[in-house]
Amino acid sequence: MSKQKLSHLKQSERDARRKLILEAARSLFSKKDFRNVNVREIAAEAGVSVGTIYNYYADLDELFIDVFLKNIEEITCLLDKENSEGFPTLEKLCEIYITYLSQNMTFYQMMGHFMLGGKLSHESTTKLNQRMRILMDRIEAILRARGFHEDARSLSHALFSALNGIMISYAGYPGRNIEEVHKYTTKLAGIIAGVFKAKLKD
Amino acid sequence: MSKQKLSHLKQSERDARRKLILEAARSLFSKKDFRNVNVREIAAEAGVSVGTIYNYYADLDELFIDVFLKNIEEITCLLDKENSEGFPTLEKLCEIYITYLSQNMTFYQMMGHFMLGGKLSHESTTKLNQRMRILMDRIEAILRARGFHEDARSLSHALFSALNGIMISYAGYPGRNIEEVHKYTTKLAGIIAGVFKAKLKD
Amino acid sequence: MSKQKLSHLKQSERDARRKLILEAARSLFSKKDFRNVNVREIAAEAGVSVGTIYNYYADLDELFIDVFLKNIEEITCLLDKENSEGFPTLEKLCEIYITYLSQNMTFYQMMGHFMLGGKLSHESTTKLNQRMRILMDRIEAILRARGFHEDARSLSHALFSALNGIMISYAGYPGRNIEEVHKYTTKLAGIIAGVFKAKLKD
Amino acid sequence: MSKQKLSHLKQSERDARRKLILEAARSLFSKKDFRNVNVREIAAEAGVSVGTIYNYYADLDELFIDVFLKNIEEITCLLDKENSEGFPTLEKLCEIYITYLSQNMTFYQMMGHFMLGGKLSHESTTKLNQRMRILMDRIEAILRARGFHEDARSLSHALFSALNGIMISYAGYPGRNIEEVHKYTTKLAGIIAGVFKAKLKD
DNA sequence: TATGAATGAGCCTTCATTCAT
DNA sequence: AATGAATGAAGGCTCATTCAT
Repeated sequence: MSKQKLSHLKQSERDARRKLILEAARSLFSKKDFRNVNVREIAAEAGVSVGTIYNYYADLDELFIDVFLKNIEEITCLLDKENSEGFPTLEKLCEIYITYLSQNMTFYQMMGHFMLGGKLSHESTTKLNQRMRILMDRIEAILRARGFHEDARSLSHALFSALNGIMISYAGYPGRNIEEVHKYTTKLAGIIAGVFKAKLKD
Repeated sequence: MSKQKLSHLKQSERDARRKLILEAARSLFSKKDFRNVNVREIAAEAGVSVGTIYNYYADLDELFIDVFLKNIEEITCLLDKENSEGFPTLEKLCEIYITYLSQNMTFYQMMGHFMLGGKLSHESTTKLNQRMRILMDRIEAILRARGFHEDARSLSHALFSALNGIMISYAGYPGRNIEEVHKYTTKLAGIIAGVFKAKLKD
Repeated sequence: MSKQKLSHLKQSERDARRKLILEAARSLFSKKDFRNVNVREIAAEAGVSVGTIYNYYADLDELFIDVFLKNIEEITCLLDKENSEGFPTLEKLCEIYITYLSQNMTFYQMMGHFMLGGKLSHESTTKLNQRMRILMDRIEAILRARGFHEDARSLSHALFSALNGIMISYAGYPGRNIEEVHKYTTKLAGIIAGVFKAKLKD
Repeated sequence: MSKQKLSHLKQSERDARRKLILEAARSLFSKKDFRNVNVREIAAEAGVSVGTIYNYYADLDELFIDVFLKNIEEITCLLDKENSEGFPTLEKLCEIYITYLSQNMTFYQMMGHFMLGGKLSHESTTKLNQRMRILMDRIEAILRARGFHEDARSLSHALFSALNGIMISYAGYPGRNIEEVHKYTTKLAGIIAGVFKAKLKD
């Protein structure tokens, strides 16, 4: 076997391992607030030792960011799939996004964490910005397809953050159950979609 | 002096003390992320002992909630003042709110904290809901004054959460300075105001 | 009781507690290499909790330095007692010092630790220099009393470090037992005393 | 090729590898305190894997000892060269030794490490004693050449340890720069040389 | 023999909360 | 009611050593 192949194999093994840890973390985060998850739990969930986590991630923050990036990618992917079948309506877009967030609370939890106090390395910042831009490209594409041409980028940002805000403000609303919450956040998302659409007819 | 008066005095003293602690916490939170503030710092800032904090608050979360409630009240108050001089335009409303958030990061930081993982006592939940409802009354009043009659309550929620989302998603955007951020969040708030207004003309 | 007295009491209590921890550490160090002692052991030995250690010392290094300073003080004290009864001969001085070191291995172990890699805070450095100077004053006084007048300070340093060197180089000599070691280090100290005395007769 | 030759070749290869690792470690130690160097750094510096280190050394301590032994040999060698051109004066001897230590801090750092807490295998102890004895032979030879006949061995030990002590006590003196330190340690070494010489004239 | 990922015990330190005074 | 020292569980991270390939 050539050295190149070997190193390629090793690299893919490494990637697999990293993914294993990443998915273990994501799995845990779906069960409990990521701020209350510790290295030992992640290691146990991944079936590796604590030390191994640090062979793949410099520190926990780096892992958390990877989870965040993974979420961004997934949403991007989701929209890509949708877009390939003809661009969705605004309502559909909002619904897709809200549904994704409902099933991935970590995403907007981390949004709060990293966008506010969290210290990001320069590298992480760069990666984050890059992936975020790609996601925004998709949203912008949909808006353009729906007829929004003027300042479509800012509109994308506004829509994106409005939907995040809905989840953060109402997804954990004390005293309501999951179903009620999902129904209401979806309704609010619909309202947002509605007002955006109204803009078109100006 | 009657017993009643005495107890009244004591109660007001107690309130004053509680307020002292509350304001000390708020003062600290304006300087640093509330997640990195600890009891000792708050006690020091308030000029009381750590133990005293626990004489007025069952635990730190209760204090944090009090800060949160205080913020809600302040915004409510801000809107009351504005409303008393004739209801503001949507643009103005959004600007007021965004500006307040810009100067009180803790508010949307705590939104993320409590609305997501934070455990709230039943009492706190009740209080929170009550105050939130009052704030929503004000926003709803403005929307109604601007001609939004259909499902004005949900519209208020949608607007409110959209603005929160703008701050959470962009207020700490890595790699941008405070001024740029404020300019952009204000712009996005303006867009939100714009789309909401468009809805009217449908 | 006056407030002053109270605060005085409290301060002395604090000092007592600090001393308790200090002595617990010293006790442990007499049994095993200080580099292998951890906070939990010290806490257990002192009969306090781990957290308490940190109420009295910013970190372990600060505690270690305190032990080191305590040693310097003890030696100073030892020499003071000796000097008060008429200055000892060089032989006696060397013997006293070597004997002290034999019973306080930590001292020259820490000499190696702090004088070489150890990071000292500015405050610690200051304290250390000050105490060291006082110790050197005593040694210098003895040398002067014995007739060494020319550059007595440097001679003190030379003598002091020579004796340290004897302990470091031979006190743990592999393959020898404690008694043999003590006998030999004492002999070497005697030699050092002898050559220093010879200098006088030049 | 005979089997013997082959095994000889292999042995010399093995020696070369061991030397490679040894020199890598020494190179690192000249840049930073050996107590803060870890296996991975050494492996990287040597251009081999971590596992390879353990193919040549049972554990890190064994490698450290090898470095120590190498230092002893170097000093021995240095003195041999000097002695071959006629035995140096005591002053010269002290200067040579102090200068060597100044450039090889690891030596007296390890002196502290191994002579005190470090666990040495029987084999290491044997080797160490043997090399140390050879070094002492050289020092003793110089002392004898300078006229010290009585108990020249112990005098050698005393001189050797005194010089070590100077370095340990003053080479890292907090608050002084390298040049000042070297000047002062050299001065102290001169004093030691001076008092030893005085002994002769008794 | 060389490799280097995996291991996991062990370390220092933090901090919300308690409780004797 | 006020105090603040004491508590100790919990957490992130390191690193010498092993071992399957």
